[in-house]
Amino acid sequence: MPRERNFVEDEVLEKAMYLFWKQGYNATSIQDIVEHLGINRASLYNTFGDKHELFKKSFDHYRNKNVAVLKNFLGEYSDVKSGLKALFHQAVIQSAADKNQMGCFVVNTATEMIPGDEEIQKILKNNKETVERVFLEYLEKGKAENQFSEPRNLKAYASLLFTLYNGLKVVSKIDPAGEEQSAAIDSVLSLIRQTDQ
Amino acid sequence: MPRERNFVEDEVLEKAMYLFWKQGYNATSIQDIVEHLGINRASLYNTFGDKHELFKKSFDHYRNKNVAVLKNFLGEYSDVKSGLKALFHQAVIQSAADKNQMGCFVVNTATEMIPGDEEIQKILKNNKETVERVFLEYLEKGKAENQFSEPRNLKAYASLLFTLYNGLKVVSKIDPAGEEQSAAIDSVLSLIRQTDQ
DNA sequence: CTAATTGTGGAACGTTTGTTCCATTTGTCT
DNA sequence: AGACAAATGGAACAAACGTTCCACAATTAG
Repeated sequence: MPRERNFVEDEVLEKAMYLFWKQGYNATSIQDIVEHLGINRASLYNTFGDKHELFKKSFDHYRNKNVAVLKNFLGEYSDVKSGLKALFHQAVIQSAADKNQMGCFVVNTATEMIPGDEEIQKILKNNKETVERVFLEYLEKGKAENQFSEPRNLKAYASLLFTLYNGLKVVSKIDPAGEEQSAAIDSVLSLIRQTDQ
Repeated sequence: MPRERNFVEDEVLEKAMYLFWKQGYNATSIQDIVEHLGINRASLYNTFGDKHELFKKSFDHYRNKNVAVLKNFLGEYSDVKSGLKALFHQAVIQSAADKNQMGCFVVNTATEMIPGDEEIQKILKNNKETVERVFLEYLEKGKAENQFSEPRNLKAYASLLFTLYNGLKVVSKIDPAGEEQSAAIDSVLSLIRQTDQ
């Protein structure tokens, strides 16, 4: 009965996400979005609601995708220390290669939208807990397999990894080269070790 | 000869800084500034130039102040590990007490203004180098006094401290309570130690 | 073919944006 | 007192903002 849509919802979401990621919420105008997405103004509002709702949807899109990628990535490394090392070094390499210096959408959103947007803050807090839980469960698995004896406080260490990741994504915007970052990561990972006594 | 000013330049800069810090560059309008600063529109433009120049000036104001505070703070602790511990724990306590969840002006600015504002990026890079140098010189002093033997790569460790600080300021916005943050800091500082062999 | 329904194009809305302008006020110097 | 200079108050500007509206196009069911 109805006329068919001229666009694919996920594609539009992906492109909107890219704009918000690169420019931030406030610096991205509806005009920007309409131009870069090739979607009509009215269709945009019909399908996704207003600007804030579109942002939320594209943010969720990114977040869900990334958590899945993270789990898959770590899942391929049975050795915890190797897995984390690969993860963080890849993040550094990725940042250095990112010519647009977009950083991390989650980090950018946290600093821009808090304070003021409690809805987004809830999503961000939820994301923090999710990622930290992924780290924690990964660490617990390694510990159970006697891969390491230190650190003891796995929850705190998972939190440290999350904090470190956020820091990396800020610093990589300021200075994409980041030559000392790899050494910095290694020293944090050196805390994962077998105490032979 | 001329009429006297109705405001004190530094006070206005301080208030503008507060607004930009709390809300970010794009979300802060000239209207906002005029209302909260009690300064006239024309006077604002006469004294500080346009919005971007005002931002730069208030950002520099913050940055210079903070570097001085940092140096003074560390200067009061002859023991490097104690000094860094006090510094980072104070940052955590401060973040938890910050009801406005404003985070760090430098971090907020980095994620909002990069990419797109090369002028600000230069200032941010300069700030990074300055702060890392403060950390490095502080570490070198401790090392020279044989306060510790590890870590060996002081430059990388100074970089890690800077990255950690940035991460803390992001995470504290998402979750101001941050109960694991203290333990996370302690584990990073545990890398500063005397290897007895 | 007709009716019904949804997407589309683009004009239009009222606000808010950053910035400028000018008449007026306030002060200092001769 | 008079002349000059700078700061002030507030109106005014064009441009950009997010959002809404409506006539029209496209598609399917009866």
